[in-house]
Amino acid sequence: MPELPEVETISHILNQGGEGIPPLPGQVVDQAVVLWERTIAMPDVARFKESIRGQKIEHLSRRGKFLIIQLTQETLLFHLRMSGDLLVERQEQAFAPHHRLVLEFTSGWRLAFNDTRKFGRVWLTADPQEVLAGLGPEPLDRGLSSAEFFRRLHSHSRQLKPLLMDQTFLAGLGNIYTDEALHLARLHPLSLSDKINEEQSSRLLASIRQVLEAGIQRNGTSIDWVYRGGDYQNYLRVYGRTGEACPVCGTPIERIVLGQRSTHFCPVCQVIRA
DNA sequence: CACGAGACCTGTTCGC
DNA sequence: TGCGAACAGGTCTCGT
Repeated sequence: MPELPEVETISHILNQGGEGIPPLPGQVVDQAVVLWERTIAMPDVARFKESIRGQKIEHLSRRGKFLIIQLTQETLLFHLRMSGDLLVERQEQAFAPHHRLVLEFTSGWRLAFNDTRKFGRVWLTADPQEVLAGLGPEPLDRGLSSAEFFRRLHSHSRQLKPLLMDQTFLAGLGNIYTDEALHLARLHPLSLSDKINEEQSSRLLASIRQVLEAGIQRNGTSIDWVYRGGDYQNYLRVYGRTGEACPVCGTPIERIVLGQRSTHFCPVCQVIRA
């Protein structure tokens, strides 16, 4: 489910609290309840439970699609994958069906990791770089220049869409925002990265930033039962709109499968060619 | 190196 | 109506 804007939104909400829910910073872990062992990527479950007890939450942040929770001694990292979500609840409440990990706090509140498809993972480590080291640059980091982005595009000869979704190339884009950015930039998802000229490259970077910022502005994209809160789904240009009119030229949006992912684009606006 | 397919999972929607 | 196929915001690993 969550791509960069959704994780950013969750991080913000959990940091600030709101709607009768307390901010997470300051909460002290009393106990971890593990309902699906494979959710814990590191360390093993016994050590995870042992180690997290008594640690206080200092601060939440995001890197790519990872949610990072800084604890007093260690760092807790979540990757929500396709269906993960984080909820702050009262401890009296019964566990919902798909809770995989629950952190109970001394305050009577708890943080629940709910993940229908069980793809999500959690790491507890003294050195978060162990988990994050391979990630590419943050797309919204102004330190990533047009020139650098162009260089990175030309250091591969790969189809644009799978390249943009490769987290070692750029950290945070997923299936929705990649389709949106490519349409906004008028670039075909199958275009080869080393055939992109400088103007197209800077347009692409600007488009990526524009759709991600708009997504954050709208608190993310909510589709189906997964991820509630955001309403960017109402502003999507091509994602999930197969057969509907392109918002720019009116041509029906096409769908192809690329790297086993649905890919939506306008066959008129998005042309392969340098 | 680039790319496709299969795994990992559960739930909903589609098509006949 | 029923039932299997297709599909879903992700990523890893293997084979070509």
